[in-house]
Amino acid sequence: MQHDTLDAIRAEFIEKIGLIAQTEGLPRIAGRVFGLLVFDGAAIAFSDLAETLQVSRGSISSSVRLLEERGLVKRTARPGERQDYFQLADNPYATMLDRAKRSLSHARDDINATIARLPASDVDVRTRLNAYADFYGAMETCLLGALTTLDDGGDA
Amino acid sequence: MQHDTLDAIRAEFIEKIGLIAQTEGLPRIAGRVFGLLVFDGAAIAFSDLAETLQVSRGSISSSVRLLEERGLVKRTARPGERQDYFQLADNPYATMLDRAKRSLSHARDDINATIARLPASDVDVRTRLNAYADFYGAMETCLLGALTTLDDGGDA
DNA sequence: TAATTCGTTTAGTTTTGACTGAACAAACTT
DNA sequence: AAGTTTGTTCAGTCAAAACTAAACGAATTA
Repeated sequence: MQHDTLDAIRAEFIEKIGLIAQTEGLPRIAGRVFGLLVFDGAAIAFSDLAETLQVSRGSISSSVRLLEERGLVKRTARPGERQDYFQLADNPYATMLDRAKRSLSHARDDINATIARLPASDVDVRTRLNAYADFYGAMETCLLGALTTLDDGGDA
Repeated sequence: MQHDTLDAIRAEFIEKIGLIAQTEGLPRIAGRVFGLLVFDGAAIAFSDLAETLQVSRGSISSSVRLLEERGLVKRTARPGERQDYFQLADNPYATMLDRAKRSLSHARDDINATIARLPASDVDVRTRLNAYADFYGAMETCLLGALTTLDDGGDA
């Protein structure tokens, strides 16, 4: 790596989060915005996002919209200032978990819908699909547990 | 939907799993192969995969390789038969969970690496990054729990 | 009113990935 | 040996997504 100035550490962190976001199916710039907001904590102006991350305003616009829609970031106004400011939403991690849980629920429902249509005679197909649905069910329960863990840690 | 013949149910199930796989970052065809193997249970010949799913042999080749690499499918030989056969691996769901857990671990390690480089004076940055790392930690623990749940249900 | 600033939108580019089809090598059959 | 079957690989096509740059409307300032 580089000289360990705080700026270098920050820059590398932001890039890392960008890559992690990519593996999770998010656009890279959105991940970098998120990383920046986590690192800095404070609210950041729209134009500062574009300048710091060296990307077009259009990219910032769509990235922050995505992050807003997902409930991870909130847009704020400052009295007398024309620019929009952005900061982390209140409980971004719980929101992420909740979203993941919904996605799993949806998959499980799909599988259950198929099971419901199966003739009663197809015992073994039913068994296999049930095992598949249980897999999603186990992950759902587990995410519920993670939500509790997060809330306990945050509030206590 | 359609007439509820078993074939129709099977075909629709396969397509649904293909779509779910896409949302999870897998190629659609790989998901369809997986769905087919779950539904049928029995081992299926290479050429039957291509014919049933109506895709090129090249696509089957790369899909099954991906699924093999991930430990979800195993290739088997039949005495006297020249074709390869494919069936579900022994505990595909546990394997999926394990893979997900590793991915989360990796993300958490990345964040922790940044934390380790922070000057001790940056208390608030440290706090925020720790909360982020804890999020991944909570998901890891939760996946460990899901693994236990699955194993209990499967073995008991 | 004219000139700025700001964020969104849209058209266009570039990149990435999935998929196909054909060429290929290895193994088998005749 | 010649011809088949089987799976892999590779070049090429196609579509989707990320990103940019420029046009735009709304709001502000001069």
